Amino acid sequence: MAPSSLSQTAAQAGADDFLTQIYQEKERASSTSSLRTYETPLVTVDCVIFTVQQSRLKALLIKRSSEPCIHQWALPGGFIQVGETLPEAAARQLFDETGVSNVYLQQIRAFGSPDRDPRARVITIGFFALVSSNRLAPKTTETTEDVDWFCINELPELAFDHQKIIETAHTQLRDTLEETPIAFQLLPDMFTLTELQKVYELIENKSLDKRNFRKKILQGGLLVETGQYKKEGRHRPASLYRFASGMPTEEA
Amino acid sequence: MAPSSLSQTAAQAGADDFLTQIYQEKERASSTSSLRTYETPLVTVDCVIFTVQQSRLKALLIKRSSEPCIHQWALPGGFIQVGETLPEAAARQLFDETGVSNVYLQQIRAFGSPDRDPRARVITIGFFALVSSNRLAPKTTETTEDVDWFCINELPELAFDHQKIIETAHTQLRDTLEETPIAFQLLPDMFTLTELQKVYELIENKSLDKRNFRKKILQGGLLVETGQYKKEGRHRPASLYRFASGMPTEEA
DNA sequence: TGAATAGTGTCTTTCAGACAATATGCC
DNA sequence: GGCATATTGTCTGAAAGACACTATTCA
Repeated sequence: MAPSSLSQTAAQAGADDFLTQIYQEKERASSTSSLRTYETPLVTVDCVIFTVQQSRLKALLIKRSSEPCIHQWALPGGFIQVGETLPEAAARQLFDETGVSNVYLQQIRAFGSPDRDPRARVITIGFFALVSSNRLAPKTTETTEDVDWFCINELPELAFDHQKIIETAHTQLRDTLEETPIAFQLLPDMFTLTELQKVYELIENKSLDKRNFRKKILQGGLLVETGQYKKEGRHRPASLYRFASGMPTEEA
Repeated sequence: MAPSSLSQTAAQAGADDFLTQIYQEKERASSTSSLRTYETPLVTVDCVIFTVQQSRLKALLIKRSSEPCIHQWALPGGFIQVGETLPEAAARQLFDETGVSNVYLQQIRAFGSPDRDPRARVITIGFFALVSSNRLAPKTTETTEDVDWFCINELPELAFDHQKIIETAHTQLRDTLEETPIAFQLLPDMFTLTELQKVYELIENKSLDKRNFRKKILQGGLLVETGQYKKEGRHRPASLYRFASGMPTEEA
């Protein structure tokens, strides 16, 4: 499958088409079936894809092209396929939208208010993903009418309960960062300590003391100096670091 | 509905019957439907119900009376009904098994490995509940053949992936206890500091220093002295405390 | 040599953890 | 009075936070 950002609209519309179709089928079935009291909800996966661009923490949104919530922005998401685990389903959504694979993914939780989708009972499992912006193809970062990155602090009006999902994702990202060094996942393989500090500051939404930050990070023993330097502008170059190892990945 | 522990087996068997029935219906449908690639998974709620009895942290299990995993112990759980939120579904399971309502509930996460139930694709949303043992009717705590409380550290072999769900629940309970005073939910309205400390020790699975514990808890300002005392044995009575207010409850 | 960022150490405060003696009620 | 648990404060070590100057490169 081509990791084209232009197929996203189609994918999204496809999921919507299926949702409507399944809903109609369900309607027909439940009127003749004995299972009415246990009418089965539908299950989707929705993905909050975080990245850092232009010193901003951003999330990927897709503009809906069909009812309900037509022309509103929404999280990428879709149905879970047969034989697919939940993280695999999330990774597939992620790949379809960004063309990137092997990405840090973490489940947020299930969101299942009965009225969160007016068409049918849809329960969604939220995930968040951390993608380094250097892994994103330029065309994905282009502003098209249908897909765009939004600053976490300047979100447009969102479809369904996606506002709530993003807020929960952001909170959980902040909590996780206090315990594990996942911020690395938002940077290229090699990065400077200043770049890393900026990611922390964006996620925690406050500024940090340079000396205290470096002290804490370096004594954690998770960074390795590469011996290379990043020259940028007319000032002293910064040392480039790499992760030691064992970066955590998906969760069943 | 009678909060009888004896109806649980029936409820559990009912859910199993429905699962088999729905599965057969799904099979028929998918062979004639155009929706095969988006075959809809089934969704259940499973509940890890914690309580403290005889100075042990325990969870409620139900012995399965039908295939698969017949005669193995399993978590109480079942389908989500139309119009019911996820916490409401969990609260209903809880009430059916224990007769207790208005209980602290917290979502764990969704568990959705494709092969976790051999009959069909079933995604379950895990919850844990904290119930004070004084709210449990005596008959629920009786040992029957079908329902029983098990020490968290001495669990029998469990059906499906319920071992994993319980482990995740226990970890999350421990993590939550570091941030919020939910241990109160496992005690009666009034309790002594020693009783509270024992709950912390059970959940964190280590012994705590009495003076440090009391210092930390009391300076949190969440406890109120009732002025009453608990006399027990031939020694100095202990002061009874109550929660200040705002005990957190369900989560959408 | 001036501009711009990289890189570094000390002091203070705060919080967690170790530790033991007195108080009170019942038998 | 003896037993059993309740109740209370100090000291120490570790970690977090405040804080300012020197180093290096390039224009």
